[in-house]
Amino acid sequence: MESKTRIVKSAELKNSIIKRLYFDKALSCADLSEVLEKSVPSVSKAISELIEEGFLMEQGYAPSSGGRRPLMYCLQPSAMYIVTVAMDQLSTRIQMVDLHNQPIAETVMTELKLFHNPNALTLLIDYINDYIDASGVPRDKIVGIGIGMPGFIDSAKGFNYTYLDSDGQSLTELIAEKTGAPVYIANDSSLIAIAEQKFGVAKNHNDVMVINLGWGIGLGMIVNGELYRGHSGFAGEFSHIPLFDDGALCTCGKRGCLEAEASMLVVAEKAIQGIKDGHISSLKHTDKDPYKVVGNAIMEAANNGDQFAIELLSDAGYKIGKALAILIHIMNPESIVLSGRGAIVGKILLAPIQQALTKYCIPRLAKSTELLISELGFNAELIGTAVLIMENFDKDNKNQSIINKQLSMEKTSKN
Amino acid sequence: MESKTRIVKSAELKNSIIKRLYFDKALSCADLSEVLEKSVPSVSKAISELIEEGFLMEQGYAPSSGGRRPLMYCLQPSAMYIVTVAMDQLSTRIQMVDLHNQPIAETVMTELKLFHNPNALTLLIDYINDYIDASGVPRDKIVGIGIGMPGFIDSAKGFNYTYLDSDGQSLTELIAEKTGAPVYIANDSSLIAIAEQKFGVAKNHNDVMVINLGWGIGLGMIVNGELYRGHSGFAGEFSHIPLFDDGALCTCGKRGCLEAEASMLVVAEKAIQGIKDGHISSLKHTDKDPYKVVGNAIMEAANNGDQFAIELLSDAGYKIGKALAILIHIMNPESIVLSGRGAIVGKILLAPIQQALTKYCIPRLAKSTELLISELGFNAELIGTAVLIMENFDKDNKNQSIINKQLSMEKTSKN
DNA sequence: TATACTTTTTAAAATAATTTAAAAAGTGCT
DNA sequence: AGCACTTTTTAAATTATTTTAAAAAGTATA
Repeated sequence: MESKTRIVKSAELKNSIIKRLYFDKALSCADLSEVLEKSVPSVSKAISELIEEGFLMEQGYAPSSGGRRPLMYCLQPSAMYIVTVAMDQLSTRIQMVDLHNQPIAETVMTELKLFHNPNALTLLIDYINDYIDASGVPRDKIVGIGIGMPGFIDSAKGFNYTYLDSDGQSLTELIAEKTGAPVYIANDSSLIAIAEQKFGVAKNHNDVMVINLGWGIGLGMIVNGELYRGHSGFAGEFSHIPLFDDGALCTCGKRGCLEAEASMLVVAEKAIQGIKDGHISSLKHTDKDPYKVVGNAIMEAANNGDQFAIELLSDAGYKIGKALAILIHIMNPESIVLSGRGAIVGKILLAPIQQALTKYCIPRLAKSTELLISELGFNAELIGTAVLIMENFDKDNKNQSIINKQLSMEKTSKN
Repeated sequence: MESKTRIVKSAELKNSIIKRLYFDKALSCADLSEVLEKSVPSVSKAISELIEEGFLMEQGYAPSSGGRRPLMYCLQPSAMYIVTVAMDQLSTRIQMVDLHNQPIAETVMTELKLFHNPNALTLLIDYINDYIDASGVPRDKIVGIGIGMPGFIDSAKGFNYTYLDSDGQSLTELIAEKTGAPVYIANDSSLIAIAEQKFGVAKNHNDVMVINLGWGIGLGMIVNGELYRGHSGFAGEFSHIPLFDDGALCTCGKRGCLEAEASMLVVAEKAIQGIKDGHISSLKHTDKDPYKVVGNAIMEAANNGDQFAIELLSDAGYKIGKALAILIHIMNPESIVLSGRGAIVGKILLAPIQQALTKYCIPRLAKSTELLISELGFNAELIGTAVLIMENFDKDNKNQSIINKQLSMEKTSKN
């Protein structure tokens, strides 16, 4: 009888090879041996097994660095697939990517209201199942389903305390049961943060604060190279820190929150009021436009040089800068990334933010943090969701099923 | 010829056993096997070797939990010693403890001004050397010298950018060279934090914020179970976050810093002014008293029920509470510990802090963080220093020398 | 008080992983 | 073009670690 432990042990190394190659695209046997701190023969053996099993493939020879040219290995993209879901309060996007992070079809976007919608969860599950069915990918080839959503989220336990009420049951367990694939959930800002750290402007930075500028102001924190979510999963609740002594009333019931002073929603409100008051601007506005339309219009106008729009954004930027000063003092990060929807006016925000940092930061601290603007755009959350799945690939047993299945299939075919 | 690798490999396990026993006092072979994730035979072999080498000893049998009683092992206290140094701006304490954390003599306290004192470093080295010489402990039995000091400190590189100018050379390397033992330095607040997490009220908490209430306001952060110091070692610069719109002028040159509004030094200043203005209080004061004497007097008076002193501290407490609200929003810690000198009036500060948290925190967040008062007192920093040394015991090669020496001695004696 | 069931520890066997050595495949200089 | 030097890969030998099995020392219960 074959020992179970041997399979598990050898699967451990194989999983970490797969994970590593997902992030680093292509590596030689020697590279893998070094980064995984395993001997070359061990890695070599695992690689040839993985190739036989269809997870890896040879990619060709890399240029020599003064000796024999290394044979590079990469993941077989069609070996497994990742389902990525990005939700906001109004709509949900679904996408499936292969192991090279390439989408296998167009992103599907559906209306799905989270607020006061008891059917939201059922609908979400239906959408996901429909999408997977339509893709034609069998369930056992899906590494996992990652779902990014707003709200107070406990990733470890799988709960969202704000939306998608699941009647006390774990969201991840429930959805996994109904879809037949492992499920991970996370806060949208967290996902944007890991996307920026793995594939964005903060690549390989160990301590990064990613600001999710949108209708609210989110914060995703990378601490010691890992996503930090705090003791109960609520860390990064940046938008409700008490920042202004007698500020505007916030939706949370308190006064002076950052969100109530500097979010894109507030900028939109101010724009509407300003135009009513007769400000000169290229912005047009009818009372029926939802704030989001106005918000997008402002950002576009600002990028086209509209002075009123730039003024409004600068004002918000300065306030965000004050909040970032606090963040820098506490966290001393390597970089701060402006991401999310608001990133498209990142360059306009940069100046007032810097100005605020100069005023509110100890120079030594301000100097040691870099301010960056995201280049990932709207895709950040979907990318982050895929990262979330692969980050857990070696830690969790959920995925072990895939390799174990493969192994048992092999055995069967041999008999 | 004996393979060098074998010694290193086996030393790795041995080091982690020593480290573990330092923190957990006494464990059985089975316990160690479980926590270190090594097989029982491996651990068993390492233990018997460590006993032979004089590092471990049998402590007796623990009560059975339903089977054979486990034989408990603990460290041989006299096997090695740790030198702990705690500095503040005016004075320096030196102490040596054994592996059971027991002081081997009285703590020595010396005047040593850090500010504008070019001789400070030389004096420090002399004091340490004198202390070690007086103790009679040979240098090769010293695991390390840990030094806690105020200022901007980069522990990894061994620099203090505020005090003890070493002309571009690493402080740790310099002192190690002159004392003949490995040296580690860290910020005082960081040390208090790790002391609280390993041996204090926040024992085994993974995410803890420790407030060092003193003449300034420091912050030591434990994140994911480890001390967090940020990208360049400056994280936790809590006392200079911009908190009040038009606050008092701070020593850092800015306005509205927490430190300028709520440190014990400020409380002392206000007390002096208040008495001048005719406030009724048990406090007596002459103009020549240094602020520190006044500060201590206020804390004592407050604990004895003096209303004016309590009022002053409450005011400071409320402001600290507002700052803690920000910290909770960002970090969502398991607990916040009030430590440092100010901890003796912790109970008085608790009420106004809670009040501020209720006002400025989202309830869900406030609820998930526990407010604790330190019980370690004045010793926290010295304990933290010892922890610092032992935390690095398995990571670093500095200590390997000890076990290697032991090994080569053994060999010599056999020849 | 004997029996069934625990848990810890020791010893022997099996297996996994690393080290060492050697071969293969290049680079760069004379 | 050939030689010295690199780096990567493969193969064999060695070493380390784990698993398995068994013994030792207790507890709880019928």
